[in-house]
Amino acid sequence: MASHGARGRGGGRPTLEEVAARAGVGRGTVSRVINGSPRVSDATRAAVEAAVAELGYVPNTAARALAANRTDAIALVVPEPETRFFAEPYFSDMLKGVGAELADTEMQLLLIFAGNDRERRRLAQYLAAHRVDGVLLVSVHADDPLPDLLAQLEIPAVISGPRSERETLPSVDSDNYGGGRSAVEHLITRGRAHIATITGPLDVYGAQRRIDGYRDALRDAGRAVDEALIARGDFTEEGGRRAMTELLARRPALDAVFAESDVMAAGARQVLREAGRRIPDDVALVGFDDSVIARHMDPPLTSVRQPIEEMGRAMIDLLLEEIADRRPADARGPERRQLVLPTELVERASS
Amino acid sequence: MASHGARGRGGGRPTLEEVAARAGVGRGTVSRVINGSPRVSDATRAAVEAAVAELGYVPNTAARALAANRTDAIALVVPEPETRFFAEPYFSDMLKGVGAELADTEMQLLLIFAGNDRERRRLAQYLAAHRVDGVLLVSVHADDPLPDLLAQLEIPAVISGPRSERETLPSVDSDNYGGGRSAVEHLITRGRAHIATITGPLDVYGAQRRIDGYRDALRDAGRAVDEALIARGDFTEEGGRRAMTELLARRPALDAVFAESDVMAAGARQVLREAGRRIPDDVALVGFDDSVIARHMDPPLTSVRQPIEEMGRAMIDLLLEEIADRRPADARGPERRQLVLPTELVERASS
DNA sequence: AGGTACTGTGGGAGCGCTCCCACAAGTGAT
DNA sequence: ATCACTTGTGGGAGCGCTCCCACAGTACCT
Repeated sequence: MASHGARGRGGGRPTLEEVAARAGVGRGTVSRVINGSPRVSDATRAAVEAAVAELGYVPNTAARALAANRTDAIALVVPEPETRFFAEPYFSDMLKGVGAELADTEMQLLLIFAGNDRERRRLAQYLAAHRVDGVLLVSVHADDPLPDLLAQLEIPAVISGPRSERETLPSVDSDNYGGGRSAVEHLITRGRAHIATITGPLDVYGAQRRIDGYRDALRDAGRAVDEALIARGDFTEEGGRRAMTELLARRPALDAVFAESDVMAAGARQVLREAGRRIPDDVALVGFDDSVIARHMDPPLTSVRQPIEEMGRAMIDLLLEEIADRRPADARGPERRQLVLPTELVERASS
Repeated sequence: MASHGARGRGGGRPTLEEVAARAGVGRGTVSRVINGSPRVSDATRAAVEAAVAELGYVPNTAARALAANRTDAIALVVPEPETRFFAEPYFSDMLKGVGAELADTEMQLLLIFAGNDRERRRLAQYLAAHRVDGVLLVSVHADDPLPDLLAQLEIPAVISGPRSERETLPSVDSDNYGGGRSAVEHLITRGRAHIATITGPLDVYGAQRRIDGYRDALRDAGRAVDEALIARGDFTEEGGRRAMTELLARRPALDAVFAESDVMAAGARQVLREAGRRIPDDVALVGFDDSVIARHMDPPLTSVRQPIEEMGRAMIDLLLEEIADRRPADARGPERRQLVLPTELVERASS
């Protein structure tokens, strides 16, 4: 019995057209009101708004997306397995900032993991279908092909932690170099003689910068850098344990460790304790991130605070600008939008 | 110079129409191939697939959503603040199962938090716009209006943990009653005389069932239930601490505690330790969930394992069925789809 | 009075799909 | 040879929006 095009929408949601009829105006006018265009008289706007309220009208996102060629959604892409996402407070803090900044927006946030090949292929497909207006990229390694894919598809993107000193994508980062410096300077001030460090993965630019800060702080204090005091980690607790074990084997006399993430510091602490070293009496320990872990550790961990939540907010701001700027592509300047937020050493009992 | 309707799609993505032209077939045929309809000859299918590959065609989701009145997306709704989401392994395990089951599907998973009023209003709007084909609801309290909203909007939904014994929505749950029983029976077998319990929030049905299991196990062993040995918690670590403190004050002689979640067990352990009680020598401790926390606790925690990941998978299965079943609504039977998965006690050093 | 602007509005065309009807061609029973 | 299916295919209509052109009305200059 159903007329041809009605296709089972039993009753169904009201459409723009119906709102227009109800308000006694044209379709275009309703569209203008819905989208907050200023070119509508107050009386008309009021009438339309009344009709919208009476009918309980909610715009059809699919239709809008099709007609306007946008999705009103952005993706937070995490190129890591979900496990790390949950294990590291970094991500949840970032998500908190992002969510907060997005709260008074119409934008929808999608969380996408791309930890293995399968997921990455899926993501590529997803991006090729332009299912999001923009992408937030966190924790990117130097050789990651994702940023280039994004550029090629002309999808606006903001990266947290540039891939190198000449990142082309807009980015938001914390002052990793300064943070590394301040951690080491602090340990020097405390009278520590043999300061080791546990690094992040070397193909992460931010991790490199922390090491640079470590080296420069030592040099500027007139000390030689002992390469045997530098052990590579990977931002995981297990990595912290491994690195700490190495360090103890190579330089049993060390009296301070700068772990370049709190999670690794937790791993290191465990190994130190098992080796019978007291913290901070025998070995001073400093972390990076100032996450919940730092506050709950025993003893509480001195750590370099990054304003992660703020970084999340800033990334959204940049991305929304970037999306809004998608005007006739040639009109856009090549201004590099790179933000660096300051870090701050939070001193606690571990050093 | 751009022709009227081209609207800035510079070059743009290929459309169905273009694929059809390239393959020398009609639009309908391409659509059939894309959607895996069997009513296409092998030769035609091959030709279309070749054209798709050559052109790098990717279907436009918005157009599909508009025409077919579906979104190919489902939402995992977490009616809790993000903090709890990250703090509790329950959610990450659930997400893992859900993600895995969804991996070979075209369905997109959205993660939506609805921890405060603002977010809930946003969610309501979101659902009213029918932006997802179905909803997964976890951790629902008895008085939550969300399930009813979903029913009213006729959006397929599956709930993890029914709201009561006569839940109307399809649900997947673990055997909370049996789990509670086995924990207490275990403690009895171990010769414990004064077994306390720290409960979850009382408006969560599953939490109630665990308490029922606790009571029945004691009764069946011929013991009286001492209400002073039951302290209310809320599934958080802090709640576990508070409850344990109460219990010690009320019944200093207790020699066993069944905490109805691992996180609360962690809180309880802390208080017990501060009170100088050794685990398991003075007080045996059993948790619920068998999460990572249980394995990493000192001493390792005996815990009731719930197959959370499996529950996630099962929920997806149910939901996809539910979505597929959206045929002429009257053709659907009222078969209640309620799944209960078994729990299993994992014994470790804490008891 | 005529021109030029701007403001507010209506509605046609089009976004890229899916759905379904129509129809050609083949198959097998009668 | 006829009828009744079945299989495969093409393409019209329509999903509910946005965009933009056209145009009426008003305001302010010459």
